[in-house]
Amino acid sequence: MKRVYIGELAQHTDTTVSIGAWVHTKRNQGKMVFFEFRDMTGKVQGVVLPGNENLKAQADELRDECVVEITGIINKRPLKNVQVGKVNGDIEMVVESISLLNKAEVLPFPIASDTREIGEDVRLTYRYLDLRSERMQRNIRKRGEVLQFVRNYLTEEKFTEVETPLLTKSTPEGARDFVVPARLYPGSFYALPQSPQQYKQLLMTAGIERYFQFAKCLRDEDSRGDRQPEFTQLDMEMSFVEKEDVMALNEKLLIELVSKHYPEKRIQQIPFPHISYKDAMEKYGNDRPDIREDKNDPNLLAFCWIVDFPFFERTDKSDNPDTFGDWTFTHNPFSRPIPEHMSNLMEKKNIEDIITSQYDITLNGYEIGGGSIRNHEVGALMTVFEILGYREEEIKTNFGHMLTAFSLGTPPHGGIAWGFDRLMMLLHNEPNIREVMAFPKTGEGKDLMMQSPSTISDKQLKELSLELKLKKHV
RNA sequence: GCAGUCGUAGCUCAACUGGUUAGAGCGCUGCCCUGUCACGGCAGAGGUUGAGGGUUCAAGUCCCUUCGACUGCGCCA
Repeated sequence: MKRVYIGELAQHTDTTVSIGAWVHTKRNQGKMVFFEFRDMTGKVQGVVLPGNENLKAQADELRDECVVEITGIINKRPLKNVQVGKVNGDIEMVVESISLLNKAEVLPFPIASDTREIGEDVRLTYRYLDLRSERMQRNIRKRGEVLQFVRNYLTEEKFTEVETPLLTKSTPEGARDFVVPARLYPGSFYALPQSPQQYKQLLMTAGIERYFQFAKCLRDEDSRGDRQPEFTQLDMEMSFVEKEDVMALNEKLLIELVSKHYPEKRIQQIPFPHISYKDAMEKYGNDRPDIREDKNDPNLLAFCWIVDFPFFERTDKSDNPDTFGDWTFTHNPFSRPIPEHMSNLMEKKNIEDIITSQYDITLNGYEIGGGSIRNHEVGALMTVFEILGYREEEIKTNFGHMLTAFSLGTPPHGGIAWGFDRLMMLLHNEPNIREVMAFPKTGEGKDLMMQSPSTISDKQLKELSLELKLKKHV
């Protein structure tokens, strides 16, 4: 018999149907047994009536979280047994046959609860169970819906989704790279991308003009509540734009996303306020101010643009002996200064005062995105590298392809990247991004379910021409 | 790398100033129960107190080491 979703059972009253479901709860009454069956669309009460000893015996065998196929007749409940306000509270399934598809042993923790009360390590070890809980189901499903909404929206706006490589090249500065040994080139390594920054800019050279991607980004740095070694950015880049264009499009997208998928939320101020980096530091002491009028209102969203960041800051060489120059960049070396400061850059004048076109977007005290207009001219980009004190050969090795591309017809362009997990965390009022990720890692970067990272075999090492000489860190 | 909090039954927790046989709720097992929906009733099983060492007549409790989880700092273009 064709499977009917539990959410659609109300349309099948007085008929016999089959469902595929988990046993959510069981209430054994002696002669009668009551169940709640659950599938991805909802829950329904099942009742095993007295009289059929065989069926009763099968019902007794079932325990929570067993997977079953149930055939039965959908009845309107007797009036006194209607559960008001509950989905399917006015119907029940009178069980006629039970097929046990997969028996569940006793669970390590109850899933019919707010699993945030369960120890984090147990949840992560049995993540597939944790994900069955109502809250996690909602988080993961809504995330998928939002993903789809953004895809449709940007596609309508003439964007093309392009996948960029995961096996790429290690670059100096920035976060520590995760690296992958290259079997065919002993001693050489790929790096996993910290972001698709260079690829997306080169897609502008390639004439894609409007690009986006839900991009996996990997950084080998220590975790936080809002940081994981592996995370998702909504990455985008546009040609022939100025920063107002990028900001306006993203602002509109965020507003529509919220109104469509989180109608219970209220955005504090539209258009989003703009605060300069200087004002933010003076007024709030950080560059991701929480400007909510009422910090106790769980449905208040206070978006804010932070602009006018300094491009460069002096390096403290005692901290980082690898730094060659007197200056380092605050955000992104590929950024372009604001138009008024281009001449200062080119003449290397008043370097400390040069303002970058960088714009960050913050929400309730978290940075949820950042971007800029890029330097698409070879001379300007070279000047930045010179100020940063990079050696000529280093520029050639690491950025030669960018400089070449920028001498072969690259339009002015700019973009932005959202920290998608952080945005979802805030939209769901979750205390950390693990709650909106299907399979997150622990603070120490371990996957407790898969038990990674793990050692590899001698054969694998040999194929990679690698030999291990483990040293204790000093 | 550093700091803080925590680690007791399958889960969530309790156990006073170091003091008798480490308790409770849920879950689990068995029996009873014909309208339950946090079902109910009776009975029962279940512990290397994360691990190792030390102090003490005596350690879940104090000290040291170690492992793990979480939170923050450093770090994170």
